[in-house]
Amino acid sequence: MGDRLISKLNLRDDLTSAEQDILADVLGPERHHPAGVDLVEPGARPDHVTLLVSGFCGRYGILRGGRRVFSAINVAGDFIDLFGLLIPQLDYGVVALTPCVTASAPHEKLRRISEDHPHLTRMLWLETALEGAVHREWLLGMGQDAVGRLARFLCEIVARLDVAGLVEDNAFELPLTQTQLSQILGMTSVHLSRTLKALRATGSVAWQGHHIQILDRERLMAAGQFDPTYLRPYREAV
Amino acid sequence: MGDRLISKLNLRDDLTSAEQDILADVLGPERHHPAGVDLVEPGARPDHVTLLVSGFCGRYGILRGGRRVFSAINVAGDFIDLFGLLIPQLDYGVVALTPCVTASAPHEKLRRISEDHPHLTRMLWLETALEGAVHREWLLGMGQDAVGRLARFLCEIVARLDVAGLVEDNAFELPLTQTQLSQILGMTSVHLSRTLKALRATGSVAWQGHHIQILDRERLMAAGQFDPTYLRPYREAV
DNA sequence: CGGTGACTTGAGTTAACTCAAATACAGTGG
DNA sequence: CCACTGTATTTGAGTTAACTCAAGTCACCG
Repeated sequence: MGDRLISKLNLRDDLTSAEQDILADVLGPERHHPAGVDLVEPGARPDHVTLLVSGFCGRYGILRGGRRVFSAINVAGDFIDLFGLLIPQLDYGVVALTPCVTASAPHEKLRRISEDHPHLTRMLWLETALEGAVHREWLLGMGQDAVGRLARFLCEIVARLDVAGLVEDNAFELPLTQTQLSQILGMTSVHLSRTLKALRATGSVAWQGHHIQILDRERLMAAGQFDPTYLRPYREAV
Repeated sequence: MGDRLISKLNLRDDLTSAEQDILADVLGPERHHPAGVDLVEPGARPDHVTLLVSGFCGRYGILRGGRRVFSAINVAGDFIDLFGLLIPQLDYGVVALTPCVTASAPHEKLRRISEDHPHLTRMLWLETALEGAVHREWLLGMGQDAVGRLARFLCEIVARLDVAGLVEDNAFELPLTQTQLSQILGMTSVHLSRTLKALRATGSVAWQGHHIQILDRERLMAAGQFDPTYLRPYREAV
């Protein structure tokens, strides 16, 4: 249940088996959610942290008229509201983009970890730091044109699904409609459709329905001006 | 020297005097930097954390052609590279937008804090979390038009300078050229000039040179669709 | 008082937008 | 197996916010 989380953290720095047990121990039972529901209400004051066990969800803020602006997507193994452990009120909501499975850990238990287990605490802090890095990459993306933004997004998703062990043969499932994806990328669905066509035409990606295969990783990374460094702080420190 | 940092953290949660001493103790001597220099090189691997004591600096990433895309600005009392404590290589650079004064704290000492002082550690973790919230607000801003983005930016700056004690009578100094500001906001300087004119015309701001006065905070916040909640986790937890 | 950098204004261009319609596709009931 | 229905995607055509390039104005400093 927390396996994806633990193996992800293990990629970054060795977790002792005691630490792994502690992490596994804080998680409650799995819960299932249909696509479209809010896993976290905007502005919520949760008393627990939620781990995404499977599925895709998106973090968003709201502009006038109810328009959602996405600031991140989460994949299996991500905490979606770790922020709430430090700050009582969240500044965002999280919506299930596909059917999702979650498990939660009470703040109380996590705070106790932070009292007693400095290394594990730093690992969680690292998660918060990496979230920030992902946000920065999205901001970089805003400086690119639509094809670049889409390519960059794909690169990020591949890199993160890779960590979660969900990429095989450079291919993976991304069960999002173009309408959802266009909202995530901050463009109209009409424009996304054209952008997708342009990206397919470069031959770097085969994208049919919800099945995506990267045909030329180098070219895709160049198109997105993507530098994977920020997602690979593997076994270097903490 | 670390006064602005300490009083900022104190707004968020009580620091014991022991904790304040520990923080003051990790900081090295002040260093002065002229405007325009990099306080942190892009992709650096620092062995210390840098505190901005005074001035304004900007965090940026680089796109093809060397174009800088800003992801945050920092004001007095902010750590500019706390990220580096957790991850060896930074994904960004930091440039001094004005003359800046800094002080640095070796990673080694901060890591020792994280071993021995859980509450202080959470306060630093909180700083990382708030950085993420600021990034999210910037992403929200990307969904607005130019006037909205500018208004939102102003709201953020006022709120943060307020915490640093640098706002008096709703007025403050922002010694940036329009060219710098336009880069920060991700638009051309020509367009910023027009946008500024439009914002002045609303009567919510008086902006002459580098001196800015907020005439109508409510209207400005409405124009920027700004919700200050994310910067005000005052005395609520940690 | 002339020069340099900062700001403003003008005019044409473009990427992405909106609105609208056409087409593909998946699932359902007959 | 096929027609039917609703959703998802694609294409077309006109609009707009922000862009580029260029020129003009302002303000301060030596």
